[in-house]
Amino acid sequence: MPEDQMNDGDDSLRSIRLNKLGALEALGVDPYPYEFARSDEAADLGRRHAALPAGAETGERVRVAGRIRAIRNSGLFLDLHDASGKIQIFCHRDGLDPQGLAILKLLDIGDLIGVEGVVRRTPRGELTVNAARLAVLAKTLRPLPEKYHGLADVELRYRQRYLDLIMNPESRATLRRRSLVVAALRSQLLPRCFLEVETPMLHAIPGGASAKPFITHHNALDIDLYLRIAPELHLKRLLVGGLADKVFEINRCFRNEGLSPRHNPEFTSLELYEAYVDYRAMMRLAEELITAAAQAVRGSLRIEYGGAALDLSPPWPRRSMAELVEEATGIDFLKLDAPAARDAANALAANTSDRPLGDEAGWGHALELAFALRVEDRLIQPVHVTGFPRDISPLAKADRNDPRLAERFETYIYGWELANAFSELTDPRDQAARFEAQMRARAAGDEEAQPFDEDYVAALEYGLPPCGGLGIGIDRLVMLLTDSPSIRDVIAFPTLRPR
RNA sequence: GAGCCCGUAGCUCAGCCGGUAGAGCAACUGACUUUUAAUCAGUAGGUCUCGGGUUCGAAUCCCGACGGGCUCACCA
Repeated sequence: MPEDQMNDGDDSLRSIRLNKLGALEALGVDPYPYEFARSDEAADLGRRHAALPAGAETGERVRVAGRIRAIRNSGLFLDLHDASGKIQIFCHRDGLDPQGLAILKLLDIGDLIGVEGVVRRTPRGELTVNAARLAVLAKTLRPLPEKYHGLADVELRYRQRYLDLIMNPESRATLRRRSLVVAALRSQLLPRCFLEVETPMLHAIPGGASAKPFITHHNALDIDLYLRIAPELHLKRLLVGGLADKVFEINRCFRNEGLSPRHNPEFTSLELYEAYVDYRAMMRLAEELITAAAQAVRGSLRIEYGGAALDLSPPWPRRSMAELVEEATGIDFLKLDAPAARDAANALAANTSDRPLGDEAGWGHALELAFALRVEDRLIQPVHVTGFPRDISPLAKADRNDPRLAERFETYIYGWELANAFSELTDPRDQAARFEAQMRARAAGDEEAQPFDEDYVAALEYGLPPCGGLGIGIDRLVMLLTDSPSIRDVIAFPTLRPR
């Protein structure tokens, strides 16, 4: 932390708390002890004594621990919050031992304490522990944000996420739901005999997607390495090796591109590969995975995002890209050759901020541009968009009925690409030709064209079984399922410029 | 990378047609002691993000920098 921020707390508020810390030590209290034998979480007590009537005592002695969030009546009442919820603490001089009374005077809102005492419900109906003994578990030196409005400053919420999590229940709920989503995906995949694997983050050749990588350097090997932009090529190598017929990885990818409410430089994807099936199997699997995640966090397939009602009930429609573009524009790209398609797409791009396609752009780039301009953001309800152009799909098999197309689909929800899948290209000769085409595009100025990965082609020469592959963007899925407007809300520590 | 908006006490915010800064919460002192954002009285707390400029005088107007948000571009 920069020095000026360290000094932020070095004011009178902080020195008052340092004095209290010294006073605690003078009492023989360790303000940062090693452990506390807790018997119950707040929510457990709430459940166990749900029927306890107001004014009743239980005689049950418990030990609870948590953070002081409120002090009322000069310390008579404390609100203690733990990860499960809240429990009230009653500190009366008749019940509290002398050491506890001395500690009580030195406590602040925000301090972590342990309490031992008997459970009762107050006449006003609040479940309460009558403190007999108090333990300091961590003395705090800085005050918490204001109790009513909490921490609202979005920059502080992201920079000091710990404060955001203490203060804002919605932030806790969102990140807990993120964990539920990931757990739901695993709970679908593991019983289907998908093997969870980990593949390298450091790549000598950044492949598997079209994106700008981060570059780093390995000192001992004295080579540049790239943070991976996708795990795809390594996962398929595992299929070649026969490690399993079904593999998946849920992990980070890194792309050195702009930040936005929907883009973080590091993001999490699920990628999976299944032998002996094609992309149609991936459509069903995508539906099953995403609906399982929705059920896990929302308990329903009818959800709301940003005020839009979304119905995730399967099966989702399957529409081809060319058909959707024709519906939106009246132009049938399937009947156009590359130059005509380019002209048509550039006409659509006129008066938009998109720059026109150059002569090197192929037919597929033209169709893709038209789709992006006129169709993409209108795909609010779930839809599998099929018929992706082959020349923008260098890792996918050609469509068995139309060589201009690939057996690839992307699933769109709320105008976002949520899933991307193909019948994986397994022919090493075709793959080598696709890499060569990418290299030509790169030479022509396409910075994101994929580099030639000779070892990957060699792997294919040893035989990759026919397979389907599927990728799902976890961050965006969590955004949808938690109604979060920014990707930063679903990432605990989003990338920010250091202050 | 471009455009628009924002930055005032620990936190949430007023003040912004120029006259040198205020509230609530948090803190401190005391009162009260079965409260629920407890209440009451008092006290303290500020390089108004930073640096220039205009002006007799700048939180306020102008320029620049830094940080953030949104939109666009790249992209998932």
